[in-house]
Amino acid sequence: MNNKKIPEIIIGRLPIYLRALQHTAENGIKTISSQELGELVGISAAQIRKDISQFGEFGKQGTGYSIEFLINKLCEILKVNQTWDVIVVGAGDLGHALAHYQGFKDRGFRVVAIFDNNKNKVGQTIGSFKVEDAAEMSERIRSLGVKIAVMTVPASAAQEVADVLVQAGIRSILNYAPVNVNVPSYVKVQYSDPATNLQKMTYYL
Amino acid sequence: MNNKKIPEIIIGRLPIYLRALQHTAENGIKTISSQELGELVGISAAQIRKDISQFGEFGKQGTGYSIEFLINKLCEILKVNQTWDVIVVGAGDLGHALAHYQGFKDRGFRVVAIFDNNKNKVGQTIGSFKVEDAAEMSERIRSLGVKIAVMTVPASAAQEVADVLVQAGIRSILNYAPVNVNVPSYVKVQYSDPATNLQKMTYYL
DNA sequence: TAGATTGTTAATCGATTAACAATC
DNA sequence: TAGATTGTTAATCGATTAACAATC
Repeated sequence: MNNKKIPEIIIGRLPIYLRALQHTAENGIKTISSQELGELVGISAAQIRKDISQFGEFGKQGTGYSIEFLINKLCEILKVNQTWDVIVVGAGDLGHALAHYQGFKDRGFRVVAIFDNNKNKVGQTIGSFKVEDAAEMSERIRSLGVKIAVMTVPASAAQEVADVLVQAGIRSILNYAPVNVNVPSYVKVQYSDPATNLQKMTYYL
Repeated sequence: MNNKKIPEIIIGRLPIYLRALQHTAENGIKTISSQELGELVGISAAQIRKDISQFGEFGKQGTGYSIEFLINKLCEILKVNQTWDVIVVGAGDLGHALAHYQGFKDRGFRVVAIFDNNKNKVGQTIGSFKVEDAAEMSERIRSLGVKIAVMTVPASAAQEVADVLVQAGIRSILNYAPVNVNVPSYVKVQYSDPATNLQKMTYYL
């Protein structure tokens, strides 16, 4: 592995590769070429080889990549060869759904708590969780040592909530609220507002 | 407006600008400079001016942009100055949440139906919807004339569902399933798998 | 060995930024 | 008018692709 800074655009493609590889591994296939992986994910073979080669020489000429080996390497690079605790903030429908979400398991994540500031929701049971009071969120984040949060709060609350999260030690935020939030540069935010995602496609209709 | 093809990366930023402008408009502010808008969305002023200028000369030197005028133009460009019907495929927790989602209203979208292939779910009531049988989905898409679908189905079903959607006339797919789907080039897909979104951030932890 | 495919270099392509004349 | 800010050009920066020697 070299030491130069890896562009964010490359890091963003690695989970896509990983997902396709894990899917392929389930079918008992052992090796894959950059060409084949490229067809699965819709990315050129050259780009896949270049992306992967940023982290080491993981392939074999004439053969391609060992799927199991590459999965392990990608998990290691992305730090998902461990399970990260995640909190959900906002116990609306979307918060409920994400707290229940079965797809986090086996991908490196586990929801450990869900918070809301609505006193009527606090104490309600959601699957195996009890909705906790947002007033206690900061303390809970610290004591649990959580670094990752999913925000499903109204736009009007998002910045305030983000400030509390960052202050309490959260370093990655998956934001479903329809608003940009300002956070320090050491905190990463991924935006996933459903309406914005749809609006990216209507231009082409 | 010129006629050359607008890069997809620019189209993808327009909904972000629009969202920030609509938010700003609610506070009664009338004009905004590229500098100010840039601070709201975390994008350079030069880039914002260049993006907007692809579509016309919407600003005024010395003053900036009329917020109301720019909102109208962006809505027109993105074709969200109308309401698009949307179907949801997959009546799991996430499908439920998106069918109920209040954030589509006023952003150009309206969910009109939700489908599932599980006979136990078909007929169940979700808010104002009854879950419909996926077997009838194709016919319903055609008769409703829907062009946009949200997929919240298991990875194993996603390709098959996408094929049916495309065949029935869907041209934009918001895909929450953790898998890439192959569709013709005239169909747009936005990927929004929660676990993949989180995995884009763990590298930095 | 012959065929296949990697890792990497150089070339190309595209996106972002800086700078400033035009002008409100 | 003076100050502010656009729209646009040219320069810079970064990402993608093509090509191929190395080698499994």
